[in-house]
Amino acid sequence: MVSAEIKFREYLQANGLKYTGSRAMILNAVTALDGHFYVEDLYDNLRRKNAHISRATVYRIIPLLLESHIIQETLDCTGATRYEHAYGRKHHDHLVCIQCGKIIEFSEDRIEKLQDEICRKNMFTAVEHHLSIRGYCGECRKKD
Amino acid sequence: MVSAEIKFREYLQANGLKYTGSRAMILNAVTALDGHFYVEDLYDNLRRKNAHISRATVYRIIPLLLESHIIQETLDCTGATRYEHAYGRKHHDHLVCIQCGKIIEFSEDRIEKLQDEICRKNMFTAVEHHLSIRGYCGECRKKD
DNA sequence: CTTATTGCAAAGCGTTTGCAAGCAC
DNA sequence: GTGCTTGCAAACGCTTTGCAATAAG
Repeated sequence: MVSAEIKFREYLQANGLKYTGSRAMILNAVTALDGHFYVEDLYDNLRRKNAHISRATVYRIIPLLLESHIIQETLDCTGATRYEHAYGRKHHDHLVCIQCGKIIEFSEDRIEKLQDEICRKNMFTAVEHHLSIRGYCGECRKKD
Repeated sequence: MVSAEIKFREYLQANGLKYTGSRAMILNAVTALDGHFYVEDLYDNLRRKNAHISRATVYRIIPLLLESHIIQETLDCTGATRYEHAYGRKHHDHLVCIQCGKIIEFSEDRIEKLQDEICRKNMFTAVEHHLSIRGYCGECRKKD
């Protein structure tokens, strides 16, 4: 598989953009942050590495990472936008425990197929989708 | 079926809150707005009726309507939060057009069944779920 | 009469942007 | 050198909040 860096460089070059030091460091941090993160998490992570990168720059690079499919938004919508590293990972959806916050990931091809069917029926061209099921995990259920 | 007003009054009373004129008017507007709306849409709707209700009041009443399940959020992640009238309506999911913002609703029992199956497999007790498919609607697709 | 509610304006928060200086190519 | 990038700080849009006046029960 092509590395995320090569994919990002290709994307930049194809759009007349430059592969700068800031962009390299942000790409690294995103790849390292193995989970869901807010822009602020990313910014903190860079600060801790003494990378002199402003919030504005982080915000300006997020759209590039989205467009090159290195990251994607998670459909979380609670004030701030949340992202997750996406490149090289299989698509998955989430079971989110309301009580302990645990996230269980799952993949279900049959649901994906039904989604395709629905899109066709509605003349809709899907770009991405998010399914999240909120409730109580087994352990929290036992406690009640 | 119990009317939305009765349900809302019961919710307020149970929580030591009052059923005021503002709340009645907002409830009415929400029930009338038969679709997806931003807070600003709701505010405009009230203004047009010469209801003297401030934005602050609208924002303060939204959480009450959410908690009493009169409305629910639609997870479309575009800056502002979007809501929809929920009380007495069948559960459905959304196709959201990235370009024009249009929302197409759909129901698919087979997806719901698969979700139940996934929950059982993971010892998970679902409370609610959201499925949203983002992409381009037929009309926006044609324009490109 | 007591306590919740409202309007106003100001503050809050995540995000975007104008500008001049600084890099990649 | 040319044109994209950056940092800074100010602006932005949506939402929340402190306060004094008002209304519901």
